[in-house]
Amino acid sequence: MASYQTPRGTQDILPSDSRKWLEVEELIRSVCYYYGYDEIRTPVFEDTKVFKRENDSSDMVNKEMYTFSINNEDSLTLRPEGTAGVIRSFVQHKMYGIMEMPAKLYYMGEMFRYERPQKGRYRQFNQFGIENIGVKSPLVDAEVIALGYSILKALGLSQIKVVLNTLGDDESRANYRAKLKEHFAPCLDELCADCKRRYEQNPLRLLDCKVDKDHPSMMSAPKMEDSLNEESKAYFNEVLKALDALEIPYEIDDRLVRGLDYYTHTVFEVVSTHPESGSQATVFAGGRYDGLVEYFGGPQMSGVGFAMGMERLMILAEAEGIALGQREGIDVYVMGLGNVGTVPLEIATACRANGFVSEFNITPRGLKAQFKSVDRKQAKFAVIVGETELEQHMCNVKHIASQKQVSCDIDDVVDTIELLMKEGE
RNA sequence: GCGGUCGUGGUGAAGUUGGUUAACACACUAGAUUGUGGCUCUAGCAUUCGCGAGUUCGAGUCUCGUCGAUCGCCCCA
Repeated sequence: MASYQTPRGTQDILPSDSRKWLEVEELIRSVCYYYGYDEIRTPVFEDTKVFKRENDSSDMVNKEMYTFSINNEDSLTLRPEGTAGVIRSFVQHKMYGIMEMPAKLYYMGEMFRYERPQKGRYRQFNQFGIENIGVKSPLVDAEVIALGYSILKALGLSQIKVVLNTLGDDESRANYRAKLKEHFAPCLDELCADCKRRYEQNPLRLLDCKVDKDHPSMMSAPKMEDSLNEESKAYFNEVLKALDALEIPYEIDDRLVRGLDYYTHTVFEVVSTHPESGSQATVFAGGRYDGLVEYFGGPQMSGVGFAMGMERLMILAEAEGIALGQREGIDVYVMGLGNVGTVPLEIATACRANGFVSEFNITPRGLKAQFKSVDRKQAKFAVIVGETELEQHMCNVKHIASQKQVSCDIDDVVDTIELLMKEGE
């Protein structure tokens, strides 16, 4: 083991993997393009206040942030999520005044959370996410889910499931929260420590407790549905109708509440049903937020978005056996025998200039070893430069598939390759 | 933050109740084939078992610590 290694919860993405990442990233950007989303790039760190908002009960904000301050300047924090920075930027640059609403933005980049690492959960990880800001419509909610869903489909993922719920508007949620507290108050002592904490901080989260899920009070707990006002109910129904129209299968889970405190109305989670995804099965998740833009000092505007865990996406693609980032063979491998100086490099350079992916032999070694490189790199052509031929300014060009070899002037290598290609067809 | 499992070469891994030479396979390098590969054969390839300390005549094998990975909880993408 090397004495230096990546810090806990971080990882190097090596060339064989970075090719996979690149392919997935390109696919995502392409889907965004078709949906009319443009990229926004915000800083990796922000003023701590951007993330740490009043009344926020989530662990992410309270216990998991990398926060630092240098020279007694204002406290800064490595972004633990993407939405806050995007909304801050939206307001700072008054996007609501300079572009047509809704603003359709996407981001892709690293996030940081101080947590105990696990498969699919890292301290530095990558998220792709979108934010649709400025128009509150069930159609937009459905479209946002559709965008994420179509990325997974385009990738070839099949074992996934869309789960959604509604938290209703402020009035409905306040109403529900009160009902829940009233319901659980009598039996609070029987519930686990986490539940007691949730009771105080975020009663909605009581519902997805795994310890007490069979407690009688859970079964008889009031349903969100019954606390929704007409408007919230109608809104959610429209979202479902739109999803039906798009033929996106979904499940409604009335216990889905999500961790971030800013969500209102529609919340959703897309999870993997693949056995290998373990406890970190959520691929992307998000929801609508009504108060965020205003919180950051903008107009009263609603938004909706989601974040997708890139590492999790890669893990699932791998688990489902999707081939990603395949490297194709190169076109030309130039070998050199004896003292041939810069000639192989010159030939490779000329080939590259003519559109052939080319490499050349660098260290002196036998033909056998060089042909092994040809095989490994799956080169279509081998160019052999030897001292003897070099005296006549000549070299050999070999078409690997047909084994056909011709000799030609060093300046005619490109023409010779093109000729052999035509013959090969 | 809590609990469990694991950590041997470039890779996959064997290593019996602690016994001194760390198996096997793949990959890699060289040669047989002194300028034409993918097959075959031969040879080479971990002074060392994540790191540190301890127990012992002796530790990859036991103990403790530490770092990392992993599983579950918490949380969440």
